[in-house]
Amino acid sequence: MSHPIRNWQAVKNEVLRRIHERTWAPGDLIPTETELAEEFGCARVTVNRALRTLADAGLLDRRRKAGTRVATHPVRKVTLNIPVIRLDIEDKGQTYSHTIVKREEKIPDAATRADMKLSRGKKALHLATLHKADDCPHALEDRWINLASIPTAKHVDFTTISANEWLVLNAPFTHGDIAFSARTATDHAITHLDAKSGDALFQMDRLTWDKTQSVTKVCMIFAPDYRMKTIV
Amino acid sequence: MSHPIRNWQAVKNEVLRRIHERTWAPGDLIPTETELAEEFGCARVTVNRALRTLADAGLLDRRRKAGTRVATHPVRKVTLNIPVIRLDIEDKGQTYSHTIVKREEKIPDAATRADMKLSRGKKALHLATLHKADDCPHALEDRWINLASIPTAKHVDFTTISANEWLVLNAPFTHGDIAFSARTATDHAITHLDAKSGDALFQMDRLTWDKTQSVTKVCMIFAPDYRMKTIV
DNA sequence: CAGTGGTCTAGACCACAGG
DNA sequence: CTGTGGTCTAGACCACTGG
Repeated sequence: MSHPIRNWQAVKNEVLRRIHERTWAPGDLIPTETELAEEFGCARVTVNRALRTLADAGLLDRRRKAGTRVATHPVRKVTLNIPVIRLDIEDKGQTYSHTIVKREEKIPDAATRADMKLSRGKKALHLATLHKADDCPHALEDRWINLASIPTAKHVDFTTISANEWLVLNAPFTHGDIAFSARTATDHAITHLDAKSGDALFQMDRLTWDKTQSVTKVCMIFAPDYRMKTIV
Repeated sequence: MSHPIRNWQAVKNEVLRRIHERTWAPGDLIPTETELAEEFGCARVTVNRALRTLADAGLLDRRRKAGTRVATHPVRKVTLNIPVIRLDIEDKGQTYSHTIVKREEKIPDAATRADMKLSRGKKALHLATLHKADDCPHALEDRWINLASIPTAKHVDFTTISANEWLVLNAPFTHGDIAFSARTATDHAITHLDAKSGDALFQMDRLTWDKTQSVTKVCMIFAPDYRMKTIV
């Protein structure tokens, strides 16, 4: 406050402070961009950038004509980084390696065919990969690749570069969805992940699309005690 | 392409298209803002906004002087909405209710005391709440509230408004961390969540801070088969 | 219809880091 | 030192939507 508030980050912090100190309580209408710009002695666009950022973060509700309100239910938008597994492991200072447990071209089960909108009777590439950190099992990946979308995948050797990573570089996608859940260890997981019977395992399911065509469907099961962390 | 590219979203889409079509491959240096602005016939700031958005999404790497490159490892930044549980349930068209399973003021266990940086021998408010959707158990919340941070919590009746929701409105925090994991059902969970022995349950742990002081620590365990979903 | 946010522009200066 | 992104400004017009 000794310094003038002239850059958007300072404006953001000042607004944040007022929300925090309850100068503006949840549900309250706050001054317009023009008024704040005048108060802070900066351009309206600067205030706009600050408020827009806070709205993106879920702390403000903005509507044309209606003005800007402090969100009554500040939905916490958590951003999770879903990196290439190799990098995730290497970031922890561990050595990454992977092995192909299974590779086959076959007609997928009905559920997978439906999820990926594949033609009946068409084969897809099925891969099971074990990802290891310092030679300890880290995650088990079960993946289907739509060969209609990515025909070149057919002849790629996934032993040097994992399918996970190859697809990131070579199979662009437009959108996808992810689901996280908990599952009891299957025999398959027990065999490869050093899990015990009855262990609860963290699971991530992903399905990605290139416009209207599915690209790949993957189910990743992590070793026991895996925790996915993030900071708000 | 028939239309000029004059607004930042159009610029973003065009850049996205070029990345997607491999006009600019992963790792490639793309033209500078000035060059793109000239090509598209718009202001540099407009290009800046588009590229900044894409960089925020993890698809571009930008560095002063070094220029802008297509990310080689497009870290997927997934944003999860962690809303108030009540809204989450009501959004699905179900009826929300909750019951207080336990409420006590007591000296927390050593782990909690350490996590929350509480003074030795100081009591904290401990709450166990069962959240229900259409009267079916949905999630079990185990929460510690730092009474040094939020002294007013001591006399709040959490039966009308859940602690989850009351804290959102009355306990501002500056930051926090979240972890997701899978756990086998404890007896406590089995009793309240209709879980069977050996079930794998999805768990979320949160710890929030107001500057240097802890606010609340919560462990949320969801009913069997719960899936947390998001779209990329 | 009028008020509020959303965006664009042209020009300017700054901050940072590569070479 | 120089090039690139980061940001600010003043003014303008547009888009949406509440009243």
